[in-house]
Amino acid sequence: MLRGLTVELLELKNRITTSFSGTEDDLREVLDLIEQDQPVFPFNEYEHLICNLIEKGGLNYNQYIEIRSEYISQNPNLWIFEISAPRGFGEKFAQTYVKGKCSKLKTPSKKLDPNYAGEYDLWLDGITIEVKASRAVDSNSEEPLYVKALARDTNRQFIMNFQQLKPQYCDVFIWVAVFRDEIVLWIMSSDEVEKNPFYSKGQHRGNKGNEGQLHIKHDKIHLFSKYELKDDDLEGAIRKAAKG
DNA sequence: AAGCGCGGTTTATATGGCTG
DNA sequence: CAGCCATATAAACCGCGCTT
Repeated sequence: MLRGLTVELLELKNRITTSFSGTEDDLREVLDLIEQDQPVFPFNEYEHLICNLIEKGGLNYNQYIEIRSEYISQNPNLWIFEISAPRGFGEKFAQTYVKGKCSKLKTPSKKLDPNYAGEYDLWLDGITIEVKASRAVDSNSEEPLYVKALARDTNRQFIMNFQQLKPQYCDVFIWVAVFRDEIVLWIMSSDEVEKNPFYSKGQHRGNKGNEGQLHIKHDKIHLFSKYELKDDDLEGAIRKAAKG
């Protein structure tokens, strides 16, 4: 376990067992017990493991509290992975989050833009903005999202699929990439999206050929760092992208 | 007129599957 | 295997008739 790196759920067990100072035999016995057990909500594998290790005497309450608070503070975004509905995540969470970063962003309406017909998500002084969101989860896991959620510094594989992209209907894209420990925003002009080498157009069969997708994989993500919002000046980034 | 309930429609992302 | 396209599915949204 490397210090300083975020503990992903898959590593938490390791973090707990390395804190155990008891004998190898006791540890093995407890791990076997956990393996056999089928926990039911609200009980779970981890509290069961910890209780058993404390009972064996190789772990104490303070260590448990330390592991617990470390995990909580390092994984502030896990609740976002519990949002199961696509629209709950994309619309309710992501758009609200982006709006919270810049009070000048407005939810569009016919009053604001007489031609508005639901083709974009946010509006800033006439700049039309589309918000897209995706969560980083382990590609090789079948577990629920909140179990396979990944940290930004992960070495596991993931694919973020930004889709239903319609560059012709907005000026600027804001991409919200959620990791269990961090939220990253990328701001790109629709031109930059359309010209991106990973942009693939066409999604729904028979559509007018105007909806594209763009997959960002773990090994390609660094190519987008130039679009990343780093100084928290979202308004400035949007205006800059809109000019391009 | 304002509010509610409800069913159909739209929109969002996660993931599957095909193809070279 | 990677890349592209397509489907699954669930909640948010919308509109409308009904009630108060």
